[in-house]
Amino acid sequence: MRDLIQVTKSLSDETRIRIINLLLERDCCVCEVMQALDISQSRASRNLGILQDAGFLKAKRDGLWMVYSMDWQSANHYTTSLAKLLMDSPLRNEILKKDKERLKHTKRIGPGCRQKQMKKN
Amino acid sequence: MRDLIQVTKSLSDETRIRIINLLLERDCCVCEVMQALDISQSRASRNLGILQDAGFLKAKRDGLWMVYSMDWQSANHYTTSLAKLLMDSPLRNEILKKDKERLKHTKRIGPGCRQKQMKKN
DNA sequence: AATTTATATGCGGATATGTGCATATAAACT
DNA sequence: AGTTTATATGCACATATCCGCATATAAATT
Repeated sequence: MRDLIQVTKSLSDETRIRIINLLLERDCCVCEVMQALDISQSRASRNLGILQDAGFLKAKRDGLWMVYSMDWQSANHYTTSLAKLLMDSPLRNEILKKDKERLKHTKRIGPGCRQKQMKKN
Repeated sequence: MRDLIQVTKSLSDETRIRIINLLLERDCCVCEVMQALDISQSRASRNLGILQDAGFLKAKRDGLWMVYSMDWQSANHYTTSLAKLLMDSPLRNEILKKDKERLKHTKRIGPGCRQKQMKKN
């Protein structure tokens, strides 16, 4: 039951739903998530960590970058069921669509690019 | 997305998982939930309400009692998918098993019976 | 080894959540 | 109409969650 609650808790946050939405599209490093969702570095990193702990994501280092991807072999079997459910659902949400659009134009250039234009998030 | 988050939030609490577990077995009034889970009246009522708002449950008055049951025709299509997922999952949890066991011996006798033996919950 | 770059994390503060207690509401019964 | 019974809800409080800021860590580069 602990596992199940961790999974549902991890999905009960808009930022994390948006992150899953991205990673269902393709693997991302932290700075790409920052750019696509237009959020701070710590916010991206923390929420990626929460999704990883719950079993949704796995991380792999690639030089300076940490690349996160869906973990379809997760030890937690709830995550795969739920991820498939999300994947099949027609999540026709404006925010999610825009996130995916911005994802197309992100580059692995680190968090620096956004620091300057940061105001309030 | 709002709907989805409301659904996952409503499932991210142990008491509410336990309530769904009961109602997958059979319909219950508030006092039966109190007895089966050994929780206070306000706690039972409030969490039933949260699950109803999310679309998992429907309520029907029967005299003095409010009878809650799974809502398989919910407007929120996430709830039915998730409820089925929970139903199929082998939730071999001790707490959930004991809850179902106690459910067999509950009666619609109102919350009064428990008030006396209440200590800390 | 010092610097740069990308990511992780401790901390504090604002907001959200879960609960018990007391009370309100609503239906049934006298 | 008043009483009893089952459930809903306002309030206060404790705890949890989320975030930004600053800083720590770790790999690459000079």
